[in-house]
Amino acid sequence: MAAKSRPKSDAPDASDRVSRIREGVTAAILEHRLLPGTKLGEDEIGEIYGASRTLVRTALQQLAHEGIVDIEKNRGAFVARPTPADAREVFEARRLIEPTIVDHAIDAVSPAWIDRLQRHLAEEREAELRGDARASVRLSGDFHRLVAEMSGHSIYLGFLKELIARSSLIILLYRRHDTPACGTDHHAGIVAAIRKRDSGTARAQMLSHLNEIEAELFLKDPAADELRLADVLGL
Amino acid sequence: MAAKSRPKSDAPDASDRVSRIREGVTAAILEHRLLPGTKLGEDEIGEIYGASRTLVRTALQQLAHEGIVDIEKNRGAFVARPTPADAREVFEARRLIEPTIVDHAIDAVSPAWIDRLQRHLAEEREAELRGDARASVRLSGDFHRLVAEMSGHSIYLGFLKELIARSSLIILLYRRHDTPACGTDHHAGIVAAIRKRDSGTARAQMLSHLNEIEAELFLKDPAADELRLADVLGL
DNA sequence: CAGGCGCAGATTGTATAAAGTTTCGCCTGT
DNA sequence: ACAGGCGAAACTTTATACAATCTGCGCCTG
Repeated sequence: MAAKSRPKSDAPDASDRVSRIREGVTAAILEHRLLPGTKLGEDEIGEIYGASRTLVRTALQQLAHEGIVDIEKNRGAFVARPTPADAREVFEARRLIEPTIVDHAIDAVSPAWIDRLQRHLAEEREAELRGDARASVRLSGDFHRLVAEMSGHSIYLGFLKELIARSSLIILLYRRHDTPACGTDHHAGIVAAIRKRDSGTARAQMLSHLNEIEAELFLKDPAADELRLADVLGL
Repeated sequence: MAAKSRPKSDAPDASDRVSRIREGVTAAILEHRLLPGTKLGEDEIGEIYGASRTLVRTALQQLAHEGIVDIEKNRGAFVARPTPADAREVFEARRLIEPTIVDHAIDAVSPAWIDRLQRHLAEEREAELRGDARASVRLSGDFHRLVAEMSGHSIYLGFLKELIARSSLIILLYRRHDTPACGTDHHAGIVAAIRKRDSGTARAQMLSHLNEIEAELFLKDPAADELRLADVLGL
């Protein structure tokens, strides 16, 4: 409560404290710093961000609507735990939507966008080289979001943001341990195809990229027996 | 809505008072009882439903996330006013998603579902015969939602719910006056194709159905001069 | 008489306090 | 010793009160 005491001329910071909370928690989830099932106490988060429970609550409700947080009545908010069925649905939806998004991105191609994409690829490569797994995971998702932004389709962008966030949780839960590094090269190939405005290749590369990610998953029963029980009985 | 009991983004059940508010307002918008741009005061709604502003607020925030309510800071909530650009995006997304949904519905076909669909068609015909425009509009959207529920894809269902709600606003804003009654027959044809498990026909019928709806729209400038102004200046 | 300024009413944003529910620990009875 | 129940603590949920902001109308000034 000490953070806010500017009576009149404070516009930018006070404009949206809720967004900052939401984005902070989202980033933590996307970077695998918050594990599925983790309790997200209102007091706890409120103290971290210097905000009241009211604001924390609205942020958590937005995240719940995005599917990355589960709110159980009178129990609190938890980082979502996608089931294998959820995982299959998420990736099917991505296979449906993302090739179309790439098509639209090609329609919007421009030197500025190409530059932005390539700068992103450089960031990804650097994080990979640095061995920064958390940044790698986050940037990998950001690549897909960037392409969606490029497409200019606000609805597809909104849908994809949800799907990406859930994908991050899914990968964390179900990824096989023996797989090599995720395909930064795939991303580079997609960018190259976009640059050449080769729709067919771009779509195909995006599709195979998604297939490869899903192929790296082991979508059987979750690791914990407890989770399996909740899955069987809870439905 | 009983088909999915997983506490995700949609309504778990009507036991919650927030859900009742949200569904009440949603129904009013889908039935064209609330017009785009209408102010949704918190006190006003709270009095109607006998709820505190806290609950009304969360309901409105959920509706805002679904895209059928716009919340302007320090101004309040208003029924959303989709732009022509929004309309094109919505229908493009529906053309992408709904054929796939129909495919999945065919996979899940069963006598119980066929019965449910045909009872729905009967309801639609009855409302049309009765000349009940509001019920017709609502039921027409419900048909698509029903097929999505049948598909068992919770993600597609969630996406489609958003798209249907927005479509309702779009149709209200941009529909030509000289068009005949919306194709109940289209729906019947889709059900017939689903029943026969004829994927190709079902997809094609759904696609042409959506194309026909969009063709009935006049996606140029909105009717009100004021709205046109907001469109030009606001963006 | 037109245009700008300012005050008042209303509405939303935020915080805090009260109420209800769940959970965990402890105690008692068998 | 263990099962079951009672009770307290912590948390979420809901309501209310306060503060900040915006809109509209009236008044003053040029």
